[in-house]
Amino acid sequence: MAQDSAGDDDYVDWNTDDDFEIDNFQSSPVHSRAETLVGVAVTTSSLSSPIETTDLVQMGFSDEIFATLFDMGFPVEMIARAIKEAGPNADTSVIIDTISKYSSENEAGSSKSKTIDHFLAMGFDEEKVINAIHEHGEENMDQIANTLLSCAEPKKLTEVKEEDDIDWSDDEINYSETLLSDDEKEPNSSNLNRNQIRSLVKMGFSELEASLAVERCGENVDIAELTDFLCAAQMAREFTEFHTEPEEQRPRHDVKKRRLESKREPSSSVDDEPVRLPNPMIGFGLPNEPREETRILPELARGPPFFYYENVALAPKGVWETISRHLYEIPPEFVDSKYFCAAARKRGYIHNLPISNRFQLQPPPKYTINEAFPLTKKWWPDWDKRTKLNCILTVTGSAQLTNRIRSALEPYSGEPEPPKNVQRFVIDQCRRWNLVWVGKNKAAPLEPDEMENLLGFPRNHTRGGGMSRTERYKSLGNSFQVDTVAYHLSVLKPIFPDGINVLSLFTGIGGGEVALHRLQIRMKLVVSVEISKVNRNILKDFWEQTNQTGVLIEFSDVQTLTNDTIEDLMKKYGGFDLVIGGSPCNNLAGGNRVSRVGLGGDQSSLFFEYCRILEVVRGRMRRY
DNA sequence: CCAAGCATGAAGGAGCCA
DNA sequence: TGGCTCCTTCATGCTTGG
Repeated sequence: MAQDSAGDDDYVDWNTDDDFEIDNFQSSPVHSRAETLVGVAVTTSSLSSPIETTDLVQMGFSDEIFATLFDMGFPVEMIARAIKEAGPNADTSVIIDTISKYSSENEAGSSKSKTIDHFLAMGFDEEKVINAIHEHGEENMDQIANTLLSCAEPKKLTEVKEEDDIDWSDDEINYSETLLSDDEKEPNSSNLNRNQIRSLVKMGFSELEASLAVERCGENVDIAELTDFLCAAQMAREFTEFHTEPEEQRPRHDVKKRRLESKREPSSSVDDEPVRLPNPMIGFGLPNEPREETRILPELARGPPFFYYENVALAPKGVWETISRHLYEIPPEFVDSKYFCAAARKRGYIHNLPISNRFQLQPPPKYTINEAFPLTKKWWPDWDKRTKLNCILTVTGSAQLTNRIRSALEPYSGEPEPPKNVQRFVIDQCRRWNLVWVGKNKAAPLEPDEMENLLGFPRNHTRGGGMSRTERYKSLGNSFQVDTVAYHLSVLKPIFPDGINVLSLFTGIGGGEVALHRLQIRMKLVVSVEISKVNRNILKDFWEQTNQTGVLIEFSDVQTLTNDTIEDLMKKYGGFDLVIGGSPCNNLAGGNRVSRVGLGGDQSSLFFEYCRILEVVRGRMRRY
């Protein structure tokens, strides 16, 4: 009866359009990577030069305040100029005001002068900068940088060369080739460098930036540290552009100061306070007992667009610190879904959503195993004290395991309860494999539809679409817990009464979409990116079965979703209100014995694609 | 060829106690 | 505070069976 709103007009599978998916990383993204390069270059050239700091200290200016301002991303020259104008005894906030005056002067002037300033800050000759800008156009900062690097011998860069043993003076120099030529000197480290550079380029950084980052961070650093370096520089630059009231900057400020201090202490490998998991793991409070908590987000992090990122809470040490640094220093909200349903699911969420006036999905799910699966009550032995299930994983116990448990218990059927050692064996297996009692002495793994129930999905959500039972388990094990996510997203409902445009990365089986649907928040547009074809089918089926009136567009690979494509989509549909997604946890999850290598792993490094795409969306939304 | 079974530990937090 | 035990963990890759 309802109109077939999910017909051809409303569903676009752009994966069939090969031309649209051609990887375009090498081209210059709109939110120019070269701007990041500038930030990096300022950092490198300035830190390697002792001139500025000593001059400033001689002026009676606190080295610490200088470091603070510098780490906020202000160019050294600008800081020095502001200090001269404001005087050596001036307060930090006065200096910031003075600098911001320069910034606004620059913005009031042509953007070309801003571009010139960037490259002047890198130590290039003004005349050459102007010529290069004239040659390539001010927007092609990568090319400008290449041209500048390939000609002459800029003063400060020569200093870098002396310190870092980089030969900048070769004619027609290509930075990557310079690194290649290092092969003869140190083949192993250079191969490592090249691999790292390739990885960074794959993530969307320019080769030049990548090379610079590898050089600056030294050898034997992992990919996460390199991307951290690059993103920190970008954030510092953006902070300069969008800085706000000094009072609001303070928390972020302190973190960055710590980072700078740790840079001065090379022996320290951990540069943030370690993230501690809260106990109880309830985030900003639960539906029935919300905490009176408020939080102040950095101005840079505030929406719209809103974003919502998720991953496993129990990641290797340092991972959440890195993730948080890449997402505007917002601390993760750790929540165990055992407070929302009958199964545990310890996850960290980083988002810029409001946290007051959240509300719970109705009807609320069952909180205990017995309530969720009443038929198991009859068979549940007294000595199995579990009331909550453990985390739903991607693999389950086998039918053989059920048989082994039955064999272990049957000899004691006539007795009140089996011996303690048998109990122990059975309980261990039940906990390990999340078994429930479905018959006499019969403990079996959850069925896929039972998992769907626990996770807040409609029954048979993952059924069909060409999915095998094994694949259903895998997709469900990788999914959101819908009630938990919906509780967080519920604040969007009053903000967007007419509906929202959603960019959904690593969509999986559509946990975010189901949450929004159950919240009755209209999805005017969902651009979904999901690598698994069967998962894409599931979302498409859900879209059709729930008679969505919005538009669904599906992509397969975040790595081939170019910045230009995102911009085009935003132009066509009026931007995105929410960027939601949980990046792969394969290399973070405790169950992985083969490749639990952290954010640098093959799958988990896609987190940086989330950051890239989020930045594109945020950059574009600022211009609306 | 596909689906299911199964062996493969370590990381790191929680709780306890001296 | 440190040492100890206990517990949990969005998994991978090989083998087996149909």
